[in-house]
Amino acid sequence: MATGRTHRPATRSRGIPEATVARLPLYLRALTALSERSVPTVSSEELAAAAGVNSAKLRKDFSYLGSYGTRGVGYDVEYLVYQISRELGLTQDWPVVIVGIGNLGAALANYGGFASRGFRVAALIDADPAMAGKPVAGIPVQHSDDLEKIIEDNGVSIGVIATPAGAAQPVCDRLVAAGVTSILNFAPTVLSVPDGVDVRKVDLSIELQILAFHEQRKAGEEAAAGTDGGAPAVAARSESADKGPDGDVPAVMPA
Amino acid sequence: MATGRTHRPATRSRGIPEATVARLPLYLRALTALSERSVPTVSSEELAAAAGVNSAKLRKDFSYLGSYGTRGVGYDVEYLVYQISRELGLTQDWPVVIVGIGNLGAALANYGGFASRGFRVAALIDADPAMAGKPVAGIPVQHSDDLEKIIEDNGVSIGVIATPAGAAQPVCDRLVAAGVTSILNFAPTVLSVPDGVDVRKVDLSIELQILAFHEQRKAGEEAAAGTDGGAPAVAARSESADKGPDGDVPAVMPA
DNA sequence: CTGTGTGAAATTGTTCACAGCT
DNA sequence: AGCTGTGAACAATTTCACACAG
Repeated sequence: MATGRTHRPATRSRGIPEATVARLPLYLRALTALSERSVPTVSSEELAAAAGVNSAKLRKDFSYLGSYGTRGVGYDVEYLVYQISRELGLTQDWPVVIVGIGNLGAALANYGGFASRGFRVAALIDADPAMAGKPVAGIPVQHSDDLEKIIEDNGVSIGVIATPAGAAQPVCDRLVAAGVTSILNFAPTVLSVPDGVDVRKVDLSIELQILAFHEQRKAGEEAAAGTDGGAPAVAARSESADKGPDGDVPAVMPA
Repeated sequence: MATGRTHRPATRSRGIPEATVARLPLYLRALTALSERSVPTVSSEELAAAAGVNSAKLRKDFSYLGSYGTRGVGYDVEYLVYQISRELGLTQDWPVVIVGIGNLGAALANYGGFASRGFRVAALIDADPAMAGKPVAGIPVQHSDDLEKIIEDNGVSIGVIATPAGAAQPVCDRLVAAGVTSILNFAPTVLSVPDGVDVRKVDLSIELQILAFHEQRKAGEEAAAGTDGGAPAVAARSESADKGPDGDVPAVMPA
C-alpha cells in the first residue's frame, strides 16, 4: 500500500487499522529488547516470534507504516524502533495524571515501564484529605479539589482513573471538562464521554471471566473426549482457542 | 444457522464468537446492577446503553446463547443473569492464585470484585522469603518454593502473574507444569505456553501507547482543521469509544 | 536464494432491516 | 404495537501465497 497513492489530503499517517495500532507497542517492546542487545537487524519471522504474532501479520502491519524493511535481509532494528515510536507519538513526552491513589493507583505510580517510554507521571490525585502531601513513588499526592488546576498547569491530556467504581464517572467528567481527551479506566464501570475523547478500559474481573469461559469449555471437552485412539492429555483440538485481548499467542497451524 | 433447529436444547453451546464472549462480562455487570435495583425486565436498548454497546450487537450476542428474551417485552433480568453466569462458568467457584505480591499483586488481592463473582483467591505466592507468612488482604503470603504443592492442593487452574517481567516466564512455566491452564499476565512480557493453555495479558504501557497514538492524531487533525474556532466542545455522549479489539478489547489493554 | 511487501481469499465481526412472537 | 431474533449486507482483520527486490 505504500506505493498506492491513495487520494488523501496531505495529512500525516494514512489510516492505520486499529488492530495494527494495538500491536505496535508489542513490536516496539520486542525491538527495544533487541536494540539493547545490539542486534542490528531482524527478520519478520524472528521479530514476530518475539512479539507473539505470526510473521504475515507483522509484515502486513509494517506495510501500513511504509516500507521499512530490506528484502532478503530484514528490518533495521534501530530504524524501526524510531519509526514505530514516532508513529505512536512517543517521541514526545506525555504528562499523565493518576486519580485514585489506593492500592492500584500506588501500584501504577510505582510501575517503572511508565516513565520509561514517553510517559511522565505529572501528578497523583486522591479525594482523601489524609493522603494529601504524602509521597507515593516519590510524588506527593494532591487533593482532588485541585484537579482542574493540576490538569491545566501541566497540560495533561491523558488521565488514568484508578478510583472505586462509584467515583469513576464524576472524576471522568471533571477530567474531560478540564481538557483531558484520553482516559485509561481501571474502575469497573462503563464511562460515558463526549465525542472525541478516547477511553480504554482495563478490567481484571472481565479478563478472569473470559478465562473462566474457556476454562469451562476445556473441562467439558475433556469429558467429551475418550473414544479417541491415543491418550494425549492435553487439548488436541485444532480449535486453537487461545486469544489475547486482541491478538493471539503463537500458534502454528499444521496446515 | 441451522435451518431446521429452531428448538435447540439449552446446554449445547456451539461456538460462541470470541468477540461475544468478551462482552458477556459487560452485560453481566450491567444486569447485576439492574438486579440489585430489583428491575424485573430490560429491553435490548436499555441494557445495551448500560453496557456501552449498541442494541443490535447485544441482541446478536444473545442470539448465540439462545432465545432468552420475550418479544415485545425484553429480557428477564434474573434469568439472564443466571444464563450468562452459567455460560461464563461462574456458577462454579474458580480458585485463583496470584504470584508476585508487590504493589500490584497486593492491589489485585485486595480487589473486591475478585471474590464477588465466582473467583476465590486460593493463595498468594511470592519469591521473597521476607514476605512469607505476612497477610495481604487477610491471606498469608506463601513462598514460591511451594508453588506446585499449592496449585495441586487447591486444584487451581487459573493463575495470575504479577511478578516483574523477568520472573514471568519461569513462573508461568511452573504454573503450567503444575496444572494451570489459564493465565492472566500483568507482567510486560510475551509468555509462551503449550497448546491448550490460555493467556490473556493486561498491560498498562501498551494501553497508554495506544492512547498516545490517538492523542497524537487528534493534535495533528486539530492543527489541520485550523479554521473552526474552539474545540467542538460536545456532542452526543457516545459510549466509551472503544477502539480495541476487543473486543477488544478490547480489553486492557486488549491489549 | 532469501525474506519483504502485498493483492486476493478466507475468516471474523458489525450493522441493517424486517419477519414474526407476544 | 413493540421488541426480539436473525438472515443478509457490509466492514474489518487475518491468512495465504507468491512476485520481486536486494
